[in-house]
Amino acid sequence: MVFMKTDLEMDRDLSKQIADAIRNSIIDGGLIVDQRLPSEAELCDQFGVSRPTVREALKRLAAQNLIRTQRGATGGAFVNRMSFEEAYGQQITTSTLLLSMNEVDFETACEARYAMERACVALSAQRRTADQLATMRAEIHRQSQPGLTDEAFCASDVAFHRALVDGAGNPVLSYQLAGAVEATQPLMNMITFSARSREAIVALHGRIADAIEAGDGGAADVALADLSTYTLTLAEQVRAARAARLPQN
Amino acid sequence: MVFMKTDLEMDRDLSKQIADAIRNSIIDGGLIVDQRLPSEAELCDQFGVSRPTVREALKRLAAQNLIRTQRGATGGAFVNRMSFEEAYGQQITTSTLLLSMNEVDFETACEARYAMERACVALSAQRRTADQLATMRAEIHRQSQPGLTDEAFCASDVAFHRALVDGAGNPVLSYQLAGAVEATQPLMNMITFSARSREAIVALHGRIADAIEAGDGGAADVALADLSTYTLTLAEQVRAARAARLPQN
DNA sequence: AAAAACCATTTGTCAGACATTTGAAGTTGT
DNA sequence: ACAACTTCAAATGTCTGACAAATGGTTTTT
Repeated sequence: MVFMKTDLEMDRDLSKQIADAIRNSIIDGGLIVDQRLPSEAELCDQFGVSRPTVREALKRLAAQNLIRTQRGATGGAFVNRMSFEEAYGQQITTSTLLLSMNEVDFETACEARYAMERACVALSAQRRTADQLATMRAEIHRQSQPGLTDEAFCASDVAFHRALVDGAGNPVLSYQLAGAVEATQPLMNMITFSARSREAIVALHGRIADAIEAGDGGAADVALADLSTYTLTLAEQVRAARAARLPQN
Repeated sequence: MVFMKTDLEMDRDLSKQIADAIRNSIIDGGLIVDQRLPSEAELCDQFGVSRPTVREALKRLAAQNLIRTQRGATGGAFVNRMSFEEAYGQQITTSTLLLSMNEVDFETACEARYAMERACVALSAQRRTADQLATMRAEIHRQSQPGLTDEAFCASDVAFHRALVDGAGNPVLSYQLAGAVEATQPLMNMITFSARSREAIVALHGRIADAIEAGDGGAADVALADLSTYTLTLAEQVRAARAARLPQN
């Protein structure tokens, strides 16, 4: 097993170079899933570096879920299968950090999320399972119960939309949307939902579920567009109220 | 600066625990962008571990682009701003690995990609800049030139679609779509585009560009749907031809 | 006052050692 | 012959101590 070194070694971070070399081997198929990497000692010899350096490289790969390590006689580092579950997690943390650190405004995040979600509803109307529809109905019921905290309401909202997205029956779509839906939740949490606005949202969710149940993708799309518009209206109201409270500064 | 340890320490990988503690501090805002982390020696004291262990933790975070390190007197580890550029990169590698290692079939990946792309075209028709439209036209022109390798044709295809997506003027959408578009390129590369199929694709691209230029989102959506259908047809032909060549096994 | 030399701080790397886990080979008892 | 136990070797996890290299600040010299 031989790893390629990049031609331009302008990078003097050895552990990064080694990590990149191994990652490239994984990506281009030189190392396949569940294959065992050489032991740390062998990697030391191959790259001509010390064990701590090799270990730092392996930890970089482990942080990206590209490999897993196992102790013991038959242990070592093994190439991970990138599961959809792990990809969900990475997608969500990346999206969350991106939104929080770049101060993406609510409108932009919302627009992106609903635009992609509308790409799913037509498929969802055709393919959703009875189970997914039941989940949507259950979440709608939960949302209509009084005394729910804003956080619980938002969490139910996320569950509803994930069921809607999963209804498309396309795992790649679900994976992509997971990040978008979850990452916008912290922004949604900043909106205080009045009893009346909750009623309106529940009604819109009901319209979506009805359309999905009837297999009417067009109606579901319209309902989702209405929900998007209403969400933006709510955000606008919240911002106006906040501005009124703090007239200057 | 104090880091929280998780209550259930069922994990006996110290470097992972430390990395998680610091990452949580970054996510929940305890550490803000460009803030300097304690030096490695200080972290050793705080967590009661040795320097290699702390370093492995820091390398994990560096692998996720959460921190950057700098040598020298005023050096150290600093919290990174998660730029859209870096997020693109992570999104693309994750998506690529996911598609290659889970053997997602062409139809599923294509469906997801075009579904999300259709979510952009309506916005793109309204907002695209003259620059983005020019990029689309330039790529179409390149695609129509004979003697192009399949790889170059696919690369131009990616550039065209990225310009189309960027036309929506929503960086979050661009970030999400980057992964979907780039990750499907390796699958696209497996299709050998005949001269006739290239002509058809260029014509469809032209229809899309025309609709975008006219601001007609509906027409652009129809054209993109046609492109999606045609791509799937091509894939089906390639598969049929391959099956005919290898009748058994 | 400007340039050079020096220094302290911090990360990058190395060598060697010990602890811990874990499967496999060998041993023993029935 | 088979099952249970013991031992062992391989591999990762961690620690100690040290030196190298980079880098900004400080001091000295011109």
